[in-house]
Amino acid sequence: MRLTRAGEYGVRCILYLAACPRGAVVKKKEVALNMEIPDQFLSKIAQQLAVAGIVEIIQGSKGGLRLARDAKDVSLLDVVEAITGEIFLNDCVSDPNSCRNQPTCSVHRVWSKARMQLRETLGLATFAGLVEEGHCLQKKDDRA
Amino acid sequence: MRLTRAGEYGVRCILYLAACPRGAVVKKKEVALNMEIPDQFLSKIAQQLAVAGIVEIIQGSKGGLRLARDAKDVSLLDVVEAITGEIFLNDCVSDPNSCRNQPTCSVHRVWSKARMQLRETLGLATFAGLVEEGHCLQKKDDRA
DNA sequence: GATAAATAAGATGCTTTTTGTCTTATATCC
DNA sequence: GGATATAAGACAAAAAGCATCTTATTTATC
Repeated sequence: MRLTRAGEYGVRCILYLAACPRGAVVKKKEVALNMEIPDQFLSKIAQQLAVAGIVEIIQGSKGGLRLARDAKDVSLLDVVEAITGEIFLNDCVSDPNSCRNQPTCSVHRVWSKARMQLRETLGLATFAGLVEEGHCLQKKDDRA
Repeated sequence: MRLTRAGEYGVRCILYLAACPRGAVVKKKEVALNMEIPDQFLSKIAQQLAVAGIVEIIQGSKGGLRLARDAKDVSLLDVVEAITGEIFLNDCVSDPNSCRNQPTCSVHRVWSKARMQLRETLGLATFAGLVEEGHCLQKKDDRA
């Protein structure tokens, strides 16, 4: 019941990009270095974020990463789910076969509620907000 | 970000016990059979539940499992955490070293909130309530 | 006390997921 | 065409999850 390391890296990546000047292309290596993400692993993560429409990957010698949309339109939920898939908490909710009688199952209902709350809380946290409030892996040369 | 199978089994086990007459000793095999839990695996799970003070394990020829406290005093949270350990959602919260500046970290705060909500929701769901409302792995011979 | 019926406890093994790395290919700028 | 990026697929080590096997221990009953 934990966020995977890949998920955490994804969050760090977007956190970094969101703190950069808007629209700037940032080298993958720079992100990896500053946010303490294994360089090659970040490639995989970035690709997932690109598929989800969160970042844009620019190839070539001046290539790198760029937010595909404004930081205020990217939530923690977006990033986490882009990496780890949709959050479900328990199988009962995601796999109909594992629960014989879903809508009337009391246990099921509790998990469903918990899931909704979790997704809502993560969904309300935008990266614009997160950057503004400050975080613990702040860029070293950040002088906002 | 999912409940493990062991956690699910733990919930099923308590669900079954909570539906039995109060104070009754139920054979492990009966629980395993009715709730579709691998028999030996249930032993391990029951032991964890016993350590947590949720069930009492009675040895010997008339042995089995029994709730150690009233079903209304056992929550989904109790059972899940007895099996999988305390819920944290992300490492940032549980491992101080992974987050340099916890209290002022915006990301950290969101996860903390999400964690609190999740634990509260699961904590409010008692097994007395869950049994009363009905669930999807109802005992076959249940005629309440 | 012996026997039967239960659980305990430790070792072991298989599978899946996670977390990467290595290598080769491809794209872009100059 | 060379330099500098990322892409993509294969591969592999480590950890977690999910059990099972075996041997021991406990308790009720005869």
